Amino acid sequence: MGRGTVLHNPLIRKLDHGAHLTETERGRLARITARTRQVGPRQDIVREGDAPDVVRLVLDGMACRYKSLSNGGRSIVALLLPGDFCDLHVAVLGEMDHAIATFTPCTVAEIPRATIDELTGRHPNIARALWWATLVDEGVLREWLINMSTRRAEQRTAHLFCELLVRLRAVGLADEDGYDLSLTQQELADVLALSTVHMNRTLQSLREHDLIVLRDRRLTIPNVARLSAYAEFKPGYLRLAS
Amino acid sequence: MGRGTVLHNPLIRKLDHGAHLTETERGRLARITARTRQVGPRQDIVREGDAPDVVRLVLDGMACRYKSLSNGGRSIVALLLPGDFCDLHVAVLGEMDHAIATFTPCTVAEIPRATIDELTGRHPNIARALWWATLVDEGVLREWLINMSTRRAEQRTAHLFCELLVRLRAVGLADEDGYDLSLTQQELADVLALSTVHMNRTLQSLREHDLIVLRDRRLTIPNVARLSAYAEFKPGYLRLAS
DNA sequence: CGCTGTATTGACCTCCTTCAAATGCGGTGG
DNA sequence: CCACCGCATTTGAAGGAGGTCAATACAGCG
Repeated sequence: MGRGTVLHNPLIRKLDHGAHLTETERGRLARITARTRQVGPRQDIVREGDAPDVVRLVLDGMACRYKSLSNGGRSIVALLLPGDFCDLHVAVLGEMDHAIATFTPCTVAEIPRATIDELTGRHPNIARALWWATLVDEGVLREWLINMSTRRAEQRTAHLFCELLVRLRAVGLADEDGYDLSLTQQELADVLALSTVHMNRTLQSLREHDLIVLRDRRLTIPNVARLSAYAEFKPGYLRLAS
Repeated sequence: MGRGTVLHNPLIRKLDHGAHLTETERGRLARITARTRQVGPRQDIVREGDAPDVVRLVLDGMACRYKSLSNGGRSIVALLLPGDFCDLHVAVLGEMDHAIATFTPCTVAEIPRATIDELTGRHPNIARALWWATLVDEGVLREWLINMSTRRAEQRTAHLFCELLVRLRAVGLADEDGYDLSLTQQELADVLALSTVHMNRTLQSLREHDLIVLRDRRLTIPNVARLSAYAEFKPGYLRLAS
């Protein structure tokens, strides 16, 4: 199993950024994503309270982690891209305290819990790599908390767009200055905790300042440095230094 | 090393809520908190960019995890209570992408990184317990994100007070209906991402509705059920079911 | 062609921030 | 004992960011 083969695998691509895996370990890890499932757009992958016996991993598409609110809405606490685990923590905590839903059609790997247990038990280095991945997620979560609590709508939105550019590039799904973003304004508003109306006005404002172009589900960033500066985006927390 | 001895240790108390440790493992873990350091109030324990060779754990007092903002302020992303690790993730990620500061005087255990490595390497069950702890922290972080992005000042504040009641009781630092809260209104405002002025008015409002009594650094909750209902607080995410 | 979901716009209102000033209060020195 | 200082708390007033409600435009699609 050569390096070339494994590089298609978004999990390996992601882990390569921070964990130090041997070729054998890379191969071993790549193989666990063999069993996959297709999930249509805007569907739940896991629900709150579930205690699945598989650990799921996004291989393709975009999904989100969310918690339902009493007012009928939902609060989105993470975006999941290829290479991200949906519910690795279930292996330890036992049951989901939140749900996962797709935005776009997704390919999801389903890894039996036993495989995870066996793999992490036998290969401390792999266990460490997975731990690394969850810690990076935690760092992203902290940054989202900061984004929500300190930045106003326009910078907040800009910050998200910057983060997605870096994260998508890390798995080969974005080019220099843009990427596909198949979210409706309403969904974007959900992610950024804004009303749809204000989301719309915010996007208009960013467009007027030539900070973004968003058309036909494609986001283009004319000047990445300028948008980053505007959002005060510092990518260190993503641990994806390229 | 009997159960009684170990129960003073807030780390063990906390882990007992979710991890399943043998008596031997409990003893082993209790012993790593032997070397301690006192830190005065309102001081940094670790700074951003540090790559300490010890892992720190709060044994007594209250501290916070924060990131400095470009405007000179800071954004607080977590409150650390006895039993909480300051920087367990440094053992994996290598360097701090945020800082830790005390609010009150704190007793902090300093555990050599090597000890952690050795302990988790030799005792998979302890490794799992520590992983459990970091996942609980992540759950708290998600709830904070929701708290910030969906609740208005009063419910947000109420939610924090409910969370602290449960967390402090889990380590024996709160009684049925209240606990010591030695934060100034300015610091509380920092935690809740509000201005001091609005923090003050929010507290007044909660007081007027008889939801809280906050006097002389002591918070009393006359009717816990009512405050919980008001904040829509559901303690499941803390994994501290008593 | 009408139907349905998304994007856009306008008007109004609330929550919260900001600025500024006043009040209280525990020290500390006279 | 009193004057004074520094700090936390409190109050007032004005303005801005964003929410809510409602209407309109603008798709794609059967």
